[in-house]
Amino acid sequence: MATQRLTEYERKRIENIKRNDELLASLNIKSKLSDLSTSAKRQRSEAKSYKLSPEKKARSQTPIVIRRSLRTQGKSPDSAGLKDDFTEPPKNSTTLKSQVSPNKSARELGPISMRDSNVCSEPDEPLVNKILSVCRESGLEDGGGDRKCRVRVRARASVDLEAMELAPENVARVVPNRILSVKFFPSADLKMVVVGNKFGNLGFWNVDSENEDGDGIYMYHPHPAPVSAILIHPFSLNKVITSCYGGRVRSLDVEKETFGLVYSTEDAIFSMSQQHGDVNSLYIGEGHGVVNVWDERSARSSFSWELHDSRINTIDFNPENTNMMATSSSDGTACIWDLRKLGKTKPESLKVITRERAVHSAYFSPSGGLLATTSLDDKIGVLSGANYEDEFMINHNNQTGRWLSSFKGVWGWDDSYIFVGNMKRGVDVVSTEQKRLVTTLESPHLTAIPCRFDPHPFIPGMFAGATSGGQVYIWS
DNA sequence: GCTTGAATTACGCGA
DNA sequence: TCGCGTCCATTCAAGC
Repeated sequence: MATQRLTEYERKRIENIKRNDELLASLNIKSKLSDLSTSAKRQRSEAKSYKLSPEKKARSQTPIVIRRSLRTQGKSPDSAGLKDDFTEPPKNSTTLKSQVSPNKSARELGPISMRDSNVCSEPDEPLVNKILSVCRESGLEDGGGDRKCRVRVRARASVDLEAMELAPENVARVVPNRILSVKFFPSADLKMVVVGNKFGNLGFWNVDSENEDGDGIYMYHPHPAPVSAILIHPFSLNKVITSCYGGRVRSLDVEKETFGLVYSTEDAIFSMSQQHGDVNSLYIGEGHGVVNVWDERSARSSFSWELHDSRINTIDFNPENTNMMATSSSDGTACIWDLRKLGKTKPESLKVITRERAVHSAYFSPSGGLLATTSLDDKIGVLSGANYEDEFMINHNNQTGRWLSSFKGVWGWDDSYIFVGNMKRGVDVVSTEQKRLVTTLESPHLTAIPCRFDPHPFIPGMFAGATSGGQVYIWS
């Protein structure tokens, strides 16, 4: 009787769970998983802290508490045969591509359920329920995906830098290894970050998880290669779009609990963005300098432009004039484009900024009046003026080397400050008024170099930093 | 002009 | 606590 009342979706899910149980039983690894699970719980409650070098100990008398699950330590349950190609990479693997099994195509080109890609000991339900409840409270049950609207995508406010603090409970290791992208859910009712790492893992951390059983950290493996970008639109909180070096764009539908495939290409995807008022078009930076505009509803490419000679590291839109797009590239330039003039012909940029080395980011300020660039020639540049004709530059060590994600200077909540990583374990803050570095956010709890950042768009002062060791730090 | 190889650096893990 | 392995970033130089 009860089964009859189930929806088709629920029935399929139960069947899926049954299938997995049978598989686990046949492989006799259920007991192993349970051992690992209890071990992970033990680890979380007993052995939370990292060991510190003497130098680091000198900076702090209090132990640093880092929440970490077994999975985030890179120790996966012995799930050979359980999750196909979605296991952790073998320790001696030399390339990321080599970790993918030959039967990848069917799996990689279809939708992947959250359950199948879950690689942590936490169930999906608390995460799904939390996101959906915020959607309901915000009146976004339908996801708002069809809305083409002019929205304010972030709060504007001036922030007292002195008041920004890093509390020890706001430090966590969310995924193993190097984080390439970090994004807050754009809702004032949700303090949740999403991070993507080198292995293609997607980590969710609900910072307000006191009422939950676990530590509020969830990890999935929807991609086989580094996650290059994460997009969440304020009117589509139940949709998390991610791109990866493997040439795939997936969209997590929280309601359906599935990572659907949105776009696929042979080329690596290094960057992805959306116009602030249009949730249906994805601007995808792929291969050696191509921007492809993908229309999600018609599932076809509406434009494809060759804008650079090398990989495009960032794509950004002017918040006040969404026809104005900025790109940064490893060809040593950053460009501003007018989308109305980018037809199908050879593109011509409004402005070209040339640097001596690769440019890793070019972001418009919250007002759209300034453009900040970060490049490997150790410069942070700020363009201003009606046509961005004025520029000042400051020297800044951007040599992150091979093992760290490159630095990208990001804007805070107004045009006053740019935040950028510091090789001495801090966050440098550049004032656009004083045209110099004014302060560095430091903390004894900051035990690694933060490379990638995201300010909470609706909670001024809340700022996430992510490292190449999988840690996330949240200043508030 | 193209390919190949060397050199660079921070971090986590295991002994 | 120390040393090893990492290896999808980038630049430069050497060799063809």
